[in-house]
Amino acid sequence: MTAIGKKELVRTLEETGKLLELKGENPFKCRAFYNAARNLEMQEEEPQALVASGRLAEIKGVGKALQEKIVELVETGRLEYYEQLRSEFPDTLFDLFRVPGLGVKKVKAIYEKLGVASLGELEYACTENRLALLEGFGEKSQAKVLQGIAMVKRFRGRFLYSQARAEGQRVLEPLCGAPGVVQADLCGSLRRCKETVADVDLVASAGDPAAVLDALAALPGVEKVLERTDTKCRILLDSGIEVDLQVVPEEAFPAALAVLTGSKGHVAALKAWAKKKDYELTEAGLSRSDGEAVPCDSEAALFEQLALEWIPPELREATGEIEAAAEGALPKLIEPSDIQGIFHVHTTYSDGADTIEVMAREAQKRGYHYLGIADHSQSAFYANGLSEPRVRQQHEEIDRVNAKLKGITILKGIEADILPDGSLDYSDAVLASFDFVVASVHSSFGLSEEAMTARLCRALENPYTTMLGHPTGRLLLSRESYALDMEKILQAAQKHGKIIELNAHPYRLDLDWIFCKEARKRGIPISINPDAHETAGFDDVQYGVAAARRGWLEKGNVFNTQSVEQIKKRLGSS
DNA sequence: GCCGTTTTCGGCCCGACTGTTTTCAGTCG
Repeated sequence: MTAIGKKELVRTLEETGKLLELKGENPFKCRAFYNAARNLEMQEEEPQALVASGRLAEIKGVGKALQEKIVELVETGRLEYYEQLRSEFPDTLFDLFRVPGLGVKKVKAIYEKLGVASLGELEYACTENRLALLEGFGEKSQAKVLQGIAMVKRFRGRFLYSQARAEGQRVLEPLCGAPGVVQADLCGSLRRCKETVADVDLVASAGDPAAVLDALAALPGVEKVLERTDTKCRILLDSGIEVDLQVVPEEAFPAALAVLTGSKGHVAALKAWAKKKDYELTEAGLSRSDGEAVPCDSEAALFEQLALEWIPPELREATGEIEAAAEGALPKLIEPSDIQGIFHVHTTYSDGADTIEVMAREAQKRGYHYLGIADHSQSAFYANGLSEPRVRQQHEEIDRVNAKLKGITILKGIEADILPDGSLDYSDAVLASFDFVVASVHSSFGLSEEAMTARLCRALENPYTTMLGHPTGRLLLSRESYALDMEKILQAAQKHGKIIELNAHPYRLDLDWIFCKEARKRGIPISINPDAHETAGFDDVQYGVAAARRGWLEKGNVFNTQSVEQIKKRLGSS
């Protein structure tokens, strides 16, 4: 039986709704699929458990027909109804939904009236001005669509770090155990924890490369072998991600690992550094200028030979790490275990799937000492944002849970919408009732750079703002950052003593690591926040920590590495 | 397709923003 996850189920139901809408079905029928998908997304239990326990029927919006479909999907991993619908449209049509501003109605019009069913065709139609002439579209939407297509093309063939790492581990683990393999590791941008990557790079050492390459090709999940030489192999996984494996002799592994980890700029600088020290560094190993090989049994030993501190892969971006390593001045990077508590999690009060108590118990289980609840604020209708009476209600519940649980402190927070003018969407009296306020933008993304910068700066001036949430609003591989001047925002944060969030959700990782470095220089504390909407969301903290490490952050630069006492002092609550 | 009764079909429906219109439809969070 294929174990189908909640995400997959929700996606299939949403797509079914879209397909029905494309067909021109009754809009309420389409909505039934969207509603069911939304309500299922809010469930704590995985679909399989829901089916097994018979609780599926109790979920609002799931009637007899949808129950049958969900059971089919959960039990067989497929849904005939969905596949039938899907086969009625060209596969490429769904790419159009990735263009911002194109929803079902517009895609339907484009498909039916222009006969356009792929991104390439749409781009061509735009250059011929045909989209602008279509009813319901105009010059501006055509320009926006062209911009959107350019973005989608740029992101095509790239994967989120979280997904790529899972796929990398899926291949690496069996490979480590394959006969003849001495060592194997991830390398490339994945080892550097880059927020998005193009593929999975692996390096292994073995006496017989062919046997290792055979083992790779035979792994489950390998769709096909794309390329193969005596020592290298490139395969395609069923997830769509490509994996590159290079096999080297045992003695070459440390040098190969260092060189293949990159980045290009870092390796060039490392090679130049080696040369200056009368060495030559290549994938094949380290040697003296006279050609004599210098054995190194690990990457750390290789760096030591070069009179450098070992440089963590996250820092290998050619931004001064070699000079720092030479001076023994590398930062002591933050570790996941440094995180003492969590801010910015959602609960069932707004759009989260778990209750305050469930989230708190999970945080406690994971060894955290405090948990800052930050549900959506009142103007976030779409996310069931909290009206003022519901804020009071939540505070009473937090008091109750705090009294009940020992060893963890639940803090009263809110993720307050920053309105277009930069104000927050509660009265001062209500804002004053929170222990902390995460101020975030969730609307009017299209402001000019000037207006958006002023908006964020004003939010940072607000005495009730504790930290700025997901500062650029980007969604990796799907939405660009809104226009803003980050320098000015960092200046404002510094001036007003505010914290900036590093949103750890793998789609966001916002603040970007480049600006983490800048924030560190200015002494602006960064808070690594999972923005969790269910207990599983706590897992995302690791991605935030990885991004923080790329930004040279140490324990002392990160707000939520502090103890609960320090946090309370800073937040002014007792 | 779901829900809730008025037991057998009619109603279902977030608001701001954008860009298209010339009063509104579509998208988005």
